[in-house]
Amino acid sequence: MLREECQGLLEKAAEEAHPGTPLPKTKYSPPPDPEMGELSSPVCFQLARTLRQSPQEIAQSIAEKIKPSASELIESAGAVGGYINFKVDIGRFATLVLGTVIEKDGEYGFVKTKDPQRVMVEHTSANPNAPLHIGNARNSILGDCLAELLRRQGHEVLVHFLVNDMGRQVAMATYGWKLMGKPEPEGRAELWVGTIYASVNVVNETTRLNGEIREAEERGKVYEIAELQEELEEYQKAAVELRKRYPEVYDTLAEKLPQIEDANAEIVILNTAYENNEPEATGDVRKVVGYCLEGFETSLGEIGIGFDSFDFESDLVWKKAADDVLEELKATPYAFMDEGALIFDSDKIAQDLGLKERWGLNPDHEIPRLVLVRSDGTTLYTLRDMAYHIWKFGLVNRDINVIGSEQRLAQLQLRLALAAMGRLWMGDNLLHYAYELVYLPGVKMSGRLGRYVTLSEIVEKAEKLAYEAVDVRSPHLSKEEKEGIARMVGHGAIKYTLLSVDSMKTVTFDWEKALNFETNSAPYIQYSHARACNILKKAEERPEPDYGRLTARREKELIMALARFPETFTDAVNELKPGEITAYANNLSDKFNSFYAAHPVLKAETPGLAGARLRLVEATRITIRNALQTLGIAPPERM
RNA sequence: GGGCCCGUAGCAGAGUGGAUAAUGCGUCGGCCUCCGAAGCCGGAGAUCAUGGGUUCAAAUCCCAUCGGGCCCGCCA
Repeated sequence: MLREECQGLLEKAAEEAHPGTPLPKTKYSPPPDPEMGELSSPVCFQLARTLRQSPQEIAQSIAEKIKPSASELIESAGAVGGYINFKVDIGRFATLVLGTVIEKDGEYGFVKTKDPQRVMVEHTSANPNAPLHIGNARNSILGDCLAELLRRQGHEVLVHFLVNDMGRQVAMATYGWKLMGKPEPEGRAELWVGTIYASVNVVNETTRLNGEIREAEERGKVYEIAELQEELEEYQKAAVELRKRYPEVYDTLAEKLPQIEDANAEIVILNTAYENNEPEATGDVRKVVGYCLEGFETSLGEIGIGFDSFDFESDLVWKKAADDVLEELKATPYAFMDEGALIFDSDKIAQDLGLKERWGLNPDHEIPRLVLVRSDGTTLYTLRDMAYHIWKFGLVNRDINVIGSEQRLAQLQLRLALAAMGRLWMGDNLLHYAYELVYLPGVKMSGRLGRYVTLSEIVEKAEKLAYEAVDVRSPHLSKEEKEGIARMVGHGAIKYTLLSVDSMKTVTFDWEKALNFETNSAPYIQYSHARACNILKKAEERPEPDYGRLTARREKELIMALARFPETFTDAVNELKPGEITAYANNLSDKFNSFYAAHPVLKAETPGLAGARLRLVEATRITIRNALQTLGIAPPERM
C-alpha cells in the first residue's frame, strides 16, 4: 500500500518537473540508513538516459515537486545521491497497518489471486519399498508448503502421491514377504518392508557373487577374484546391519532364498502376474505396498503432512490408460520405429511448435529422443507417466510436480509428448518443481543395501532434543505440555532448515545446525511468538492507543516489517519460493526482539504509549503466526 | 562429446541490475533487582571461483575458463 502511495506522488511530481516523460517501473527498497527514510526509488537513474541529465539533478527536480500533503501516509520526500527517499508519517501509518492486521487477523497478508485455479501438487511419490529418508523429506516439506501457499492465495489445491508399484523393487519386497509366510509388520511398517526388500537384494547378490567367485577360482583369474571379493564385502557389511535391525527377517530370508533355484525369475513372474492383475499377485503386492504407504502416512502425518489421494501406477496399467496413450502417439508424426523399438522424437515436436523458445530452452540443443516401447513389445514407465498426467489434467488445470532435479530431462520429454498429442496446454501448465539432494555428512545412503537415515529417526531425535530444551527452560510445565511444545519445536526446526535453503542448492544436513534452537531457526521465531503471547496474556487492560508516539527506531522498523507481509506472501507464492517467507519471519522476529529488549510494553511511560505498543505486539503475534502457518510450522503460545 | 544446476567471510547461507553484500554458527567484548537470556547490544572477519564484455550502475546480464553435482538407459 505504501508503494502505491509513493508511486502516485512520484508520477505527479515527475509529470510536473518533466512533462511528457513516462515514469519507468522500478523496485522500491528501504534505504541503507533508516535516517534517510523508509522507502526509496532509484527511478532517476533510468530517467537519466532519456532526459540527458544527471540522476542527481533529476532527483532534485522531482523531489521539489513532490507534495507530501497529497498523501495521508507520506511525511516528506527528499533526494539523496540520485535516489528519491520517502519518509513515512509513522503515526498514521501505524494506525493503518496495525488496524488492518488486527482486523484481518487470521487472514492478514493472504492476498487472494484474481485468477483462482484448480492446482495439483504432486509430491513425495517415493517408491513403496523403503522408508522415507531425509531426501524424501525435503520433497514432502517443499510440496506441502507450496500447496499451503497456493491454498492461502485462493486456489483450489489437490495434493497427490503417485505410487510406483509396478517396478521390480516392489516385486522383490513382496516376494520376500511371501517367502517369510506373509507375516504382519513389526515396528515401523515402512522400515520393516524396506528391510525385507534390502535383505532379498543382499542375499541374492551374495549368492550370485559367491558363485562367480567360485567360477573365477576354478579358472584361476586372480584379479577378478579380488574385485568380486571387494564387492562381496559391501554386501556382507550391509547384511550385518540388516540383521541387527530385524534378525528374523534377515535370517529367514538368508535361509530360504538360496534354496530357490532361480529367485530372480520368480520375482519377474510375480511382477508380470501383478501387471496382469492376477488376483493372488494383486492381493499380495497391494498388501505389502499398503504396509509401506501406511508407514509413509504415519511418519509424514507426525509432522502434519498429508495427501488427498494416493494414485497407483498399476491402476493406470489395468485401465489400459497407457495403451491409449501409445495409440495416440503412434498416430502422430513423432513416433518411429528403430531396431524394433518405438521411439518418440522429442526434438522434432519442440522444433515444429517452437517450444524451445516458448519454454525458454537452449534453441541449439537437440533434445534426446525417448524410447516408448522396447523391442520385445513391453512398455516403459514414461508411457504410464504420460497417461497419469493426462488423467491429472482431467482434475486440474495446473500441475506442479515436486521431483528431484535429476529428472529434468524426463520431465521435459513428458511435456513434449503431451504437446505432441495435441495437448499443448498441459505441457504449458505442467511445472517441474526441481530440488537438489540432501546429503548427510559421513553417510552414504542406499535403499538397495537398506542403509538410510529415516525421516522418523530424524523427527524422533528432534523431538527428544526439543524436549530436553523445554525441560531445562520451562520445568514447571506438565509433561504433556512439554511434549506438545517439543513436537512443535522439533518439527519446526526440521522444516525450517529444509525450507530456508534455495531448492536448487544441495543441502548438507547437519544435526547441530538443524536442531540449533538459536537465531535464524524455527525455534527462534516460535520463541518470539511465545514472547508476544506472554505480554498479551499479562496485559490486564488495553488503554486507548496513541499511535503517534511510536516514534522510536525499533518501533518504526517493526511496523515497516509488519506492513511488508502481504507483498512478501504474494512474491513467495508467485515465485513458489518458501524461502521468502522463512527469511521474512526471521527478519520480523529480529525486529520484534530488538523492540522487546529496548522498550517496555506494560510499563510504558504513558497509557497511550502502552496501548499503542500493545497493538504493536498483537499485530506482531498475528503476523508471525500467519507466516509460520504457511510454512506448516506451529506457533506455540509458550515454550 | 552434448546439456542443465551450483560456486558469496573459517563454516552455513540470503541477495538475480541500484546506495555501505543480509543473517546465523564460530570468534572477541558487554547486558538478567525491570513484560521469558531459545534473548539483546557492540567488535573483528568477503579480491561475491577466475578472466574478459554490456551498462550511468554487475554478486546479479553475456562470453570464456576452472572447480563440484546431475542428466543424456530398450531402469523406475
